[in-house]
Amino acid sequence: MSVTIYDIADRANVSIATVSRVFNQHPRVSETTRRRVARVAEELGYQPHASARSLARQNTQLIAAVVPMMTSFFFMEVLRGIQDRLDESAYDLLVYASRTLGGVDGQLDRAVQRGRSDGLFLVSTPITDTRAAALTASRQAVVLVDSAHDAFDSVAIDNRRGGAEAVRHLVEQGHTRIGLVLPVETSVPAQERRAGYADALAEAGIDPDDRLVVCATWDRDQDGYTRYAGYCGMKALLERFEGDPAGRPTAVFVAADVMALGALRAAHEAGLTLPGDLQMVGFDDSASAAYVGLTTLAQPMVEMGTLATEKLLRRLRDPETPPSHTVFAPRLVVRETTGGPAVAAAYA
Amino acid sequence: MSVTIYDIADRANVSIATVSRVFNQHPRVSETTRRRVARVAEELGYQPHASARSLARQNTQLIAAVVPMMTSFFFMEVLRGIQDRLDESAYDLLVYASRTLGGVDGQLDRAVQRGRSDGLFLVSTPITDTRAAALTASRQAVVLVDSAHDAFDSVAIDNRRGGAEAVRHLVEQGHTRIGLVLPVETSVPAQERRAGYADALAEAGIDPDDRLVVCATWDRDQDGYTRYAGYCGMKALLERFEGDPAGRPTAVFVAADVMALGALRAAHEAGLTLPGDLQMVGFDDSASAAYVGLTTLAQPMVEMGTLATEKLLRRLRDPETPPSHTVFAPRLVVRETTGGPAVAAAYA
DNA sequence: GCCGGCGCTGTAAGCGCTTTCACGAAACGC
DNA sequence: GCGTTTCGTGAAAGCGCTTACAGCGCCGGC
Repeated sequence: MSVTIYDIADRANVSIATVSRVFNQHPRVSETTRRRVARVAEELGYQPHASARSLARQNTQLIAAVVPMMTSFFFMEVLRGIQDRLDESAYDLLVYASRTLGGVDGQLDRAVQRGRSDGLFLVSTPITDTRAAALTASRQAVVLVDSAHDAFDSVAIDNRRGGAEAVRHLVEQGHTRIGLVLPVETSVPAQERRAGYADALAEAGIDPDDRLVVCATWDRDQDGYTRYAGYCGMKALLERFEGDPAGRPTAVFVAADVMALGALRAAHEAGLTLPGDLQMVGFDDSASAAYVGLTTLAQPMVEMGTLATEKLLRRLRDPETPPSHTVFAPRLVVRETTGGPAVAAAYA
Repeated sequence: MSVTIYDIADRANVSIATVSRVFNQHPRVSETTRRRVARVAEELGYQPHASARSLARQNTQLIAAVVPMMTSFFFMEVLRGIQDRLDESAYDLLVYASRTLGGVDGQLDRAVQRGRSDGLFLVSTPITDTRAAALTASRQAVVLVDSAHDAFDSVAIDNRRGGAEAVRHLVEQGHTRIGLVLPVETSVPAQERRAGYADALAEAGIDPDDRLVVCATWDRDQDGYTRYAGYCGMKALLERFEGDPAGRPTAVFVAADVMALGALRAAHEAGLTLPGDLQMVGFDDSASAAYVGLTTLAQPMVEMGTLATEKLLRRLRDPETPPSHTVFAPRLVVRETTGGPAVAAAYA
């Protein structure tokens, strides 16, 4: 079979304990022995066995990331941030992505299996009591990304503030009839952005009008963060005012960039030109937003991943530190859809 | 500490062997005992310890996926296919993504660590002899995705054929001056697409012209599959013919959709309208391609991931099956950039 | 009534490593 | 020179599980 610590010990005339010490940079090994063992190990092509090591050390050097929907741009970016930081550590990354919204709990169960990983990221998943209990019971280091809970470290974004900022920007452009296009109602970040929308309207003394708000409800299993959902939402919104041109929104805040792309299409089909007939603000600052010149709110996604990893690694080192919570503020990026500079600038 | 097989054994008045048998659906356990053990385990909230199990069984129930560049659309889709299929199995997924092109070997080394995973996907990575040796030495089940090698299972796409088809389509539209925009020269799929480009030209009796071909060479560390690379490439291509309008390509094949988006931008800036002044074909059928109405070649990425997983699972079951190789044919999707139907159709 | 076989269970030997403890030798203080 | 540290090493006991082997009670067949 493959070469073990015993083979090395035999050939190097030492005990397995010494071989182990060499591989764990134990200080109390003489330079001579260390070199001999290292040479033999090299010759035999020895590699420590990960499972055996895990069992003996009671840690796996594995971190799990539980994310809903592999599809989304947000998760990919966060994952990239995590990956980047983890690369420099000795930890490897396990990814538990669910195909459907309902699948998250199943993935979480898999991820918290005893002895599977040392730490866990839970991304964009509201923490119910059941989930909190499962996480606590797993005795792992946990960091929440894009959600929060007192018991765990977290890195999130201030969606409410972002929503407010989006709408404030539109108010500043002189709009009073401002639409809102949302994904499925169950999305927590979306609801927060909605709250921000309401805040900004209130601030500006504009009466809220329910007819200006649409939610994607067309697919229970998806999260509604799709171009098509945005297309349908915008279309529905415009149709509401077919008989009432004066009531039509002159600006719209779409809760996510992908959706905004669809919304843009719907607007074009309705014969509206941006930013003249209609102005639009998205959320995410996805690559496409820059491309189509969409004003949007940038979230530091990669940075969120990196910081989350930083927190996780720290907690792994020192499990007793009290949970820390970081909230990033989204940054408004003004582009053509609200009268900003031409997109060519994105390529400057 | 956490509850082990011994605790169950004690409380259920059986030996640990019996507890283990219950958890491994061993047939020779009486129904009464099975139930008693199961009940106690439930009460105590017992979960088998993954590392211990791995060590004893000599398998980890873990699959590693080594992918270059987390950024790319292609990898994400393949990963999604893998994830989808793996979900139904008892295997979990380890992801080794490298930040830079050169980092792949490092990630590979981490991934083949003895006792870490049972199987391995290697995505879009040309197999050098060193890599082949490392893979063989790791004694894992290996499936190559988007590359091929005699010794391993593989799932790939016929890039050459795709390239030829792209160009054939343009030839059919009456073009004879057909440009080619490529990412970095080292990209194997890109070189294959280039070969297909040459094939189609030869077929049509069109003399190749080196001035019509540009490679992104601007960033050693990236793979050149970016919007910006496409933008620069297209710009460079057009600039070559500033003094020679007659020589200017009337159509261009861009080796990837992301790049095509940049190329589109460059074309617009140069005052060219599609499909009138210039026609364009991309490669990938990314979501954006449908959005901007780009003619392109669709690769069944998710399906490739799923099939690769199927192969890996089969090999895990039966390691002795000879390697199988699947090559998918890309499918031409005609859209507006070559005179196809308006994009609104994408939302029908 | 004895033997072979079957069904269920326990004993114990791993899996490959880490780590505690103990021990001898060398180095140190006085 | 002797007791006391310090250093380098080995023996052995785990880590929590799987599984080969053996044993026991009970059955039916002769």
